[in-house]
Amino acid sequence: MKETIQNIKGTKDILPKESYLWLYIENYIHNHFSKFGYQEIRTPSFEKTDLFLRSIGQETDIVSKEMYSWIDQGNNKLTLRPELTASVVRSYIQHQMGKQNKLHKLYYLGSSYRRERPQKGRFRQFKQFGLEAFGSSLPEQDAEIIYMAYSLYKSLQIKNLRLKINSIGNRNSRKQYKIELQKYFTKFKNELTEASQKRLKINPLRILDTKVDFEVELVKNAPKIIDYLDLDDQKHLESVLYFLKDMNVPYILDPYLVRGLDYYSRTVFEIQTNTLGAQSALCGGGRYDYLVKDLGGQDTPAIGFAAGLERLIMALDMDIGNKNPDIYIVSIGDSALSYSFNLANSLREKDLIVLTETIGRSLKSQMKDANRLNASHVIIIGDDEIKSQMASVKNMTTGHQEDVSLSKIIDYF
RNA sequence: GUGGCUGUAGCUCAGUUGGUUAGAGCGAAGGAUUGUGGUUCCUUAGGCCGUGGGUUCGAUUCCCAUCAGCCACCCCA
Repeated sequence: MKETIQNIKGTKDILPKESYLWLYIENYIHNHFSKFGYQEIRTPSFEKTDLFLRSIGQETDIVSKEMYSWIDQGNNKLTLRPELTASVVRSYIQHQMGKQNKLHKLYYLGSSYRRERPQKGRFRQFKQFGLEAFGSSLPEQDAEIIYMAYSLYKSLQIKNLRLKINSIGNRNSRKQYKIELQKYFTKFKNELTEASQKRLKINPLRILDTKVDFEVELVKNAPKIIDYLDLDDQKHLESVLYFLKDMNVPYILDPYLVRGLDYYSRTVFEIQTNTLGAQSALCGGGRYDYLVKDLGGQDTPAIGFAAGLERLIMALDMDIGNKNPDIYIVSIGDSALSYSFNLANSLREKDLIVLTETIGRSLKSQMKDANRLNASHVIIIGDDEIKSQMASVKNMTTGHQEDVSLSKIIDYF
């Protein structure tokens, strides 16, 4: 027996049953972001590996073990993008957008790739959408971005939304905080889990995310980043919170919220819901004031967020089906068949959904098919109809049927 | 990468304490109704019981491995 080829682990076919919902949501996202004056950017699915090494951070799991990387025939080190911010920043720098005007507001919607073990809400190819605002260091920009994310989910009626927000300060305060955190947890080093002992060396901020009971207790008494923020960072955070409150966006100030990627500074936030299993995050983002410069651009403040489309769709309580056909043309015989093709084409010019027969079924089967597809009308054309120049038009809901002259049938609909 | 659970028809699932031809519902195809759908009735098709190996006279059933799916850990959208 020939071996059949299957899709790759962690990837998924989106069949027509679901694809209508996907299309609807994608359009919804385009529309939502456009309302705020953000414009779409599309970047390639793969980039030079260096881009991700320099932006995401060498110590992160994404870079150290989850990237789909390869060397091509020209000896270039390439990688399928594991996220889109790096690509957007690369493009921003490359096209000198900062010189065109001071503020650039971009959104994106595209696939990302990470070689992780799949589970609920996590795939190896997944669609991310998100946005980036370049040029403003002001808290009102943070507030706008957070509002855009929150209102998207809110307007789609996602239940049990939790917006968590925190500030991780500037580079200096973060560095100082890291050292203090390391000091604190080192005192309990022998009690920590193996995982946390590793985190202690590599990224002590991660310990704050622990789910182990006794570590959660330790975290409660750990130093808080808020206490290490400098005056400007504090003011910035306060202003962001003020704007959110003013726009009626409920938030939870979570001093233990940290984000995985290296490039964040100051504001970080996450929107969660409880329908996604262990993957509670719908989206995550924050300010990254150093990244543009780190990647070789001008010193440019920026903030953005990334969200998972699969997770959004999973959290949705919505059923969008295919549009039902307006007309199903049942034809019997060769001359009727070619007549039906031309009739269908004319009707389609009126933006109607019109189906014709292409598999030589009996009248009865065609009627069954029309019924199954929920067509609202059926036009029946056979040799008799061609001779008499009259076709039968049946309303499938009422069952009512009448004869309509072929010359007037287009105006009938 | 680690762990747990699950793989039987297109779908949802039964079943075989190891023993001739593995079942149901839904769906599909055809018919009752030779040119009229939905309801009803009848008929039919569709299965290497995930794959490979082992034990056995005999394995879909027991054992091992493997692959896939789901879920969790790690990490993350």
